[in-house]
Amino acid sequence: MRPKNLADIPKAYNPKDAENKWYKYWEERKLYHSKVDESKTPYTIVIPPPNITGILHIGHILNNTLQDIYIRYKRMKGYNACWVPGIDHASIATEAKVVALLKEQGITKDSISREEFLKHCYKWKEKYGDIIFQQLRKLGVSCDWDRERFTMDDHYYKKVIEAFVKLYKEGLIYRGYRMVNWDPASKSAISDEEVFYKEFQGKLWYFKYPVKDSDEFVIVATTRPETMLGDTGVAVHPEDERYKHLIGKKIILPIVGREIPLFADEYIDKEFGTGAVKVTPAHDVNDYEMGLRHKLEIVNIFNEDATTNGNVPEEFQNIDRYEARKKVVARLEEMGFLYKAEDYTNKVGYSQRGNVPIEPYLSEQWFMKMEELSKPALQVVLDGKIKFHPEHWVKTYMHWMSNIRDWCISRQLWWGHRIPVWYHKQTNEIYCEIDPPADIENWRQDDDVLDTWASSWLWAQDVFTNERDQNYYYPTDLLVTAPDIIFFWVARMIIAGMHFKNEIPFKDVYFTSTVRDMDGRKMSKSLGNSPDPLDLIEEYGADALRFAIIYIAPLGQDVLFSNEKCEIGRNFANKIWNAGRFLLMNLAQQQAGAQKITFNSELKDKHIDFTDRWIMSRFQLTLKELNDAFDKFEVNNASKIVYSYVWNDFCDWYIELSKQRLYYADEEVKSAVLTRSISLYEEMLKLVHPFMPFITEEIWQLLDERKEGESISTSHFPQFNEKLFDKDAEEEILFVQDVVTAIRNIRGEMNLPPSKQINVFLKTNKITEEQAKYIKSLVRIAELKTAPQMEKPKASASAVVNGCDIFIPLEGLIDLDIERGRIEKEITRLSNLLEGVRKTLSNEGFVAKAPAEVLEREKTKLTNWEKSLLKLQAILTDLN
RNA sequence: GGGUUCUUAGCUCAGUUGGUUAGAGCGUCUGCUUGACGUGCAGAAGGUCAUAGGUUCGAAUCCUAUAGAACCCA
Repeated sequence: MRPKNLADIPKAYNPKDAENKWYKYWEERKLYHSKVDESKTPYTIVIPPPNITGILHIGHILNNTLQDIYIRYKRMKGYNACWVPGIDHASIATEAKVVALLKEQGITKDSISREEFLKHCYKWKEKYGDIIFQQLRKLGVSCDWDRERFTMDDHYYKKVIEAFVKLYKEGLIYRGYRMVNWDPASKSAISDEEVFYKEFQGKLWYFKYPVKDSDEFVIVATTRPETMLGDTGVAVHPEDERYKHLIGKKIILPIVGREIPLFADEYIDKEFGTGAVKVTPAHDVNDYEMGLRHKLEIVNIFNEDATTNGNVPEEFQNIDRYEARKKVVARLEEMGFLYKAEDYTNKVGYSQRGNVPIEPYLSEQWFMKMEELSKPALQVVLDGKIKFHPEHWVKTYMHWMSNIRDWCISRQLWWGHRIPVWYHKQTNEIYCEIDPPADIENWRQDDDVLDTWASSWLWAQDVFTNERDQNYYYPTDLLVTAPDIIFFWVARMIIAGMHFKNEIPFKDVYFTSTVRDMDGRKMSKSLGNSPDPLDLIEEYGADALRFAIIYIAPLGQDVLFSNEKCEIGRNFANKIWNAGRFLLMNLAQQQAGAQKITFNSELKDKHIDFTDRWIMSRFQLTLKELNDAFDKFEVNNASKIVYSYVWNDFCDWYIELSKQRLYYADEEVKSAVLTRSISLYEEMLKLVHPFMPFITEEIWQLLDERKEGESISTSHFPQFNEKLFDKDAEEEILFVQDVVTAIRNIRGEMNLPPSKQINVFLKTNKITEEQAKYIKSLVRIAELKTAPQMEKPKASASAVVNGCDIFIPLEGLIDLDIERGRIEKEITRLSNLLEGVRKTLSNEGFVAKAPAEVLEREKTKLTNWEKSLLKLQAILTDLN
């Protein structure tokens, strides 16, 4: 695996080769297969099962990267990490796709049997069911592929049916003739949660309804004129003076000619429209309720596909609801019953699946009683037994759970878990069991299937197919999901967990950001603003995509994504790559004439100076912050912690500092420094690994000869060691950094390219020889003179850092105006700061009440800044 | 109509229980073929923390109101 000549490592990281090679390596060796092992603590995640109709989109990338980060992190931490993948049969969505597919072949669903249709569905599943997982492999996900599940697997199917039977017997599932949200496209009921509302510029029509045996008219307002064909009453408010005298009279319904009552009901809003409301009990939820209260006739005027049926006058029969609307309005106008029409914005309920307006529709459906079921599920979240991240979702959850309504769980579809209820052909007796009745010929099974969510609500608890696994892995640890399915799925999984197992299904729920484009629009196929993640992986690499999306996704807020954002990840990968390349090139024959430095693990802890102690201290601090961030589910922050350590601490400073010794020290020190750097680098790679699995594996394998089957992904995550915190070293480096930055600043402002040789004088008594050595090497200067006392050389640029005067003699090079400008600017800055501190310290309240520590800090600032200011003023005087 | 969240640099966002000189990435400007990296290095500019009050010795942070934005539910 390891190339013979380490100097041949390419200048830029090539993701494609590494990704294919290492995914194959991991999968073939089943590195991520988890088995019950009582000596280890399990860490379990079940994947939110993607639909078999879906394709990979950017939301999947975010969601699965997060899960992979946690599973890889925990695995390296020594947990028995188990990530169960699986797919969802997606009843209504799949059925719609299959119906469409058959239609292309000239086959209608009605023309084939249920069994035949299901065969087509399974064919679909075989063909498309695995696509997302093939795509997710490209992302590097470390799922346990031996545990892949499907919501229609025998084991799982049976569990879904069992749950239904149990709830039925407990009286928590009932059948009822109710008004439901009807999707006329799929000709099925859907749940309240599957309805979304679209604003719609429509009209509010006013119709004159004649009062029987009178010359009077009652004017009613409606947004849905076609439903008047099913009107069976007109309602007014009992206190409405305009209509009081008409209550109890009959209305002759125009077009239809039906006599319908005019009655009073408190529900009516006197202010809306004319205060008189047409009532269509079969086609409006509120009207239905009123219909029940006033025993109105119920006239259903629609077929299942929302075309008009035989209950309307012949000329209006068998036309679409919108067609019917036009015809009704035209006819009423003709007949002189149209009073007026005004523009009106209303919200129309749409089916999330069919994307067509839903129809309130009366039908026989199965419902689940939710009130009692929801209570324990609400409690465990309020008690913090299940934690939401970010926490504010608890409020949304609480609100929904406290206002929960019964759940319509039957769907008039074939693809899914068929309701385990049989009706006796003669007696209509109901039989609800897991197994069909023995005398099956006398029974007829309910045709409907269950809402998909009434199967996936068992996902967390029933992906484990034997008791041993179940006991070991369940309850699971983490659920990562998009917040838009908090009700559909998360809440119901908790309900199921509490009801069937009396246990929480997971401990932590991480709600991901919603991915939007740069204009804040949701990614969608119809807008064409949704990039294909596979293209992104192709262009930038999987690690780059993973890292970028985590890096830009703020906790609890939407993330604005564009393709170019992947550059963050790609550049970071390249940085890591080149830091590794630098170290390996030193191991190899560097350049002509240069010496090869030997790796010697015995020297790893020898010749340690303050720069080494500093980076080790920084590493421990980073490790601590990283662990904390992961514990708090601040993944975005975690990525920034790692990024900053790698780039700023390790690459910008430590590697640059190490060059001094790698190039100029004696052989043994060189060897010690390189060995230690490689070891530090290797530990650093482990911190990066959960975010960027491929590149870290690739380099880790290059760093040393590895055994067959070894992988960074199964190596041990660094152990936090507080003893390596080193305050002194941190301070020493800070001084070096400040001085170096000040010198570079002067170089920059004075336009002195690195090629221009300069000397630097430091007036200080605090600097060590070692510090001076590194400063000299980092700013490439000819001579560095340090002394506690010295005269400022003539014509020099200056700066004051931490009580240390920096002089750079620039005879003939200095532009006095620029230098004066620099110093004056610094004086102004310090003066402003000083003014603030003086104000604070002269505030009696502050001095009396502020904590001693804060007070002390302010005093120190005062003395330090005063000293610096004096020095700068002297420098300025000297310049003038 | 109810609920949730947000408003900090040109853009996208950090900023932990109020207390270092309010930070990062991208973008901008200047310089750089420095023996890992131009997918890079060095330096710089840029913010009265939406507005108005209040609490406090002290507010980007807590409270109230106002304005604006987004999402969810009805």
